[in-house]
Amino acid sequence: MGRGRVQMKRIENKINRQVTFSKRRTGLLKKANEISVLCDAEVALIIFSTKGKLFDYATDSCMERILERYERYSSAKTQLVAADIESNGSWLLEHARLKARIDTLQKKQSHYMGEDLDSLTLKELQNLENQLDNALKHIRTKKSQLMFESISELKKKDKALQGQNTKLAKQVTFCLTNQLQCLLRLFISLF
Amino acid sequence: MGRGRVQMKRIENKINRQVTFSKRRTGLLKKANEISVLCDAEVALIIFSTKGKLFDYATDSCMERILERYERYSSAKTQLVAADIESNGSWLLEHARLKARIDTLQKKQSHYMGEDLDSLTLKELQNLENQLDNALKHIRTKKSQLMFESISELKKKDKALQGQNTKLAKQVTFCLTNQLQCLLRLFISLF
DNA sequence: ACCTATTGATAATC
DNA sequence: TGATTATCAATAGGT
Repeated sequence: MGRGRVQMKRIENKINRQVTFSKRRTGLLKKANEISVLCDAEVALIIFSTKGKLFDYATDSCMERILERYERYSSAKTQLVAADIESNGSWLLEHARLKARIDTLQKKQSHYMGEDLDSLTLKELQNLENQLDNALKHIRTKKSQLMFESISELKKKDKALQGQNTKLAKQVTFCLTNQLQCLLRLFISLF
Repeated sequence: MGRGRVQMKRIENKINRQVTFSKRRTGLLKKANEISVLCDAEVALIIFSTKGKLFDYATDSCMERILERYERYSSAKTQLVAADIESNGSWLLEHARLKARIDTLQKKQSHYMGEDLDSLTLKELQNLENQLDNALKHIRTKKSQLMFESISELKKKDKALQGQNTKLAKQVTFCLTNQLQCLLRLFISLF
């Protein structure tokens, strides 16, 4: 796109390279956002220029979450870190245990979010489904409860306000009547 | 680009969304590679589809290196924590941090299990409900898939066994016939 | 998956 | 950088 084709190799002219970088970077970031929005995908994009300047985009501005998900998915780094800790000294055992616990929790959580299901058996999936179904029931009950409370609260307020309105309306009527009488008296005294 | 403009919002039609995702994903990965080559930039691109499938690109296929560089660049914090741990000085801090993380995860998990809902607002409950609903969809899809696979596996086995049965039945018939003939000959020779 | 009318991106230029 | 424009590339919608 543009006037003439481009060879797929490093642009040698430094100025051109910089200009192209700027333009394509904008385009790439835009498209990353578009696919994220249009297709409900989670996208993380990291760009370092030749000079080492950083540009990035992440769905919902939540880069760390996506990178963590990526690490979980490709789970290579975690093992290395674990090995590192074990070889480092015994006081790190506890540390490793905590990390493992976090891993377990994160894995479970990804399951609760319907991600990374490939590692589960049919039976495990069935259990998960039942559990979530149950959780949803509780959540919906709680939600209904909160909404009912909110509604009755509003109704109460509404009633109070209506009462106040009636009262004020009466006062207004009273004032108007008084003023009218005053005016009448004034007219009568004048003519 | 294409026949007609596109609204910048989630494509509701599932099929369309999937097709668009596939096309744009290809395009995005291509462009990521192009800017990397043309402009001598270091690029990392991570895409998770709605269903949780991962697609990624990294300059020189070296994702870990780029992500590490990103962590270094985006926050000196991570680096400091790492250094802290390595130098053993305040491993207590890290320990506390991990514990806190575990607490958070456990709290989240209890929510995912429909427990401890009193601390949540109506909006948070709604989000939770949507998330779980979505997760359930994924889980059920996966379950169906596994069951279908299992069924077709069994059907295949069944077919193979039926074939074997037929074969064996034929052999049995053949043996019986032979034995019968032997017995006949024996009788004839005796009487 | 393949086909095209259209739109969108961008290379060259100032 | 920013704006303009001729051109090419990506892709939406249809088959």
